[in-house]
Amino acid sequence: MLAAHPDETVRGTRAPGQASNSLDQRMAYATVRRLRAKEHVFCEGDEREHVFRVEEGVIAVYKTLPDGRRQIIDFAYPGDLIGLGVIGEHVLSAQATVPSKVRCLAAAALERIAETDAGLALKLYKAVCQELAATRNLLVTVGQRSAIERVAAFLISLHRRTAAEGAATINLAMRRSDIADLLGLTIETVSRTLTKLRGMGVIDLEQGATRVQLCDLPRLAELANE
Amino acid sequence: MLAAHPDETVRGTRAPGQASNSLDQRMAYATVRRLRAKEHVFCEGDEREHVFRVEEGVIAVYKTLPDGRRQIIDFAYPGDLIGLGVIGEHVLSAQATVPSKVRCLAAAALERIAETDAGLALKLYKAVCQELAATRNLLVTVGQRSAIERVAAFLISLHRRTAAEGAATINLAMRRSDIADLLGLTIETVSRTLTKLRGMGVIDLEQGATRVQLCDLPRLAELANE
DNA sequence: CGGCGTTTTGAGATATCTCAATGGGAGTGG
DNA sequence: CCACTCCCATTGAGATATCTCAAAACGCCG
Repeated sequence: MLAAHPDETVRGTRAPGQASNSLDQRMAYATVRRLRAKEHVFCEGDEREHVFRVEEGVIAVYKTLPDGRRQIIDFAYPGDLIGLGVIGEHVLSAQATVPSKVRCLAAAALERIAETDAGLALKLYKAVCQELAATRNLLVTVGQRSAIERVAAFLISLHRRTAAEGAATINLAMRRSDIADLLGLTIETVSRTLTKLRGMGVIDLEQGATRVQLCDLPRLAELANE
Repeated sequence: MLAAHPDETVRGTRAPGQASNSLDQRMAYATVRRLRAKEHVFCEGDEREHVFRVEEGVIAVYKTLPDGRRQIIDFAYPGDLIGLGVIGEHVLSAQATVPSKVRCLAAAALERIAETDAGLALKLYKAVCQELAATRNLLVTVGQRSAIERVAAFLISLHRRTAAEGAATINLAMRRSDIADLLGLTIETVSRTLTKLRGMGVIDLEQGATRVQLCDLPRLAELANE
């Protein structure tokens, strides 16, 4: 499995020049790549040529075992960077769960700039630290929580990361299998747990199983054990 | 629960002056703190004043849920740094599993130096990236592997990180409960799995359940699914 | 030698998985 | 516009890995 050939990339729009820092400046000149659902951004073993920023959609970052089992490490939403903190080749794969857009940055160039631009270097460092914190939280969830706690925790984190202020509805923008592979469960357990939560009146499922209304956020947080 | 009061720290020995870089230089002048088994280096919520380097023993870095369940994020062995990649207060706790020694570095001072010393900054960055990679691997183990695969993977990683070249014996230097909380299992399952591995002739247990001989490393790797 | 903390072992309970069938929605072609 | 298909989600029933509770054995230290 290989990432799609780069010739499907398209030229990015030039920004009007008022970018506020060098990361945004670089981003403004970067190419944008459109991805269909399930298309890969990059795969484990690929040479690491770019760092990406998600513009639209959701990118699942994951690792696989030799026998095909898959663990999703993180979902990247618009604004998130992926492909950081790597030296040689990718040790992870990244795949769009729905039609998405990512902005591509030459990794080597970025790092060259970071060497002289302390602000950019700090920004990259912070991004990696944040990723580390998120991964640790997921590890706690997967290692210690029950199915219902995991799903509740997932819904809450999705809400925090993607919902507009005050909005109580979230868009899953992924299949049950993606959620299952994030949480270390099966799709059946995810499905059953979601229906159980609906039965409890904590959430409501709409529109082809992809939109979720969080009816009782405090209760959901309680069910997640924070 | 709070970390032990700092007045139990002792002065570090001065290095003879041939430290090869600024991290080692700082380390040479840092104080050393001795820890008894189960003593804390720091706790979640403590102000982050130091970064530590393990000199002797093993430090378990962990997070807890409100109801007390504990997930160990990593074991830090001699040479490893802990307390990096944090902004304000600690979001993790760190506790010695056996009598240990850590070298204490003022975090603020370290970061001030890193601002001008690109080599040190890079070293810290690399350390965080490495931590991220290790945490991701553990996440895959906990999320996807069976009990026997988890234990096998743990033994292999312990061997890689601590065993001398060619040595086939490892020192657990921790209780079953620590292994269980790392792998997301119970102590009983860890114990049973270890006896099963012994029954299969892959390992041997000696000396009060703390030393493990890896009789058949290739087989163990196979059992771990890499 | 006695006591304490830890590990091992056993037996039964259970959460989650596996396998299988059903149902719904979106896209396609007649 | 209606079948047809494909993919995905849901639901059910039975299997099982792991957990829970309990007891016994071990090893260490005073």
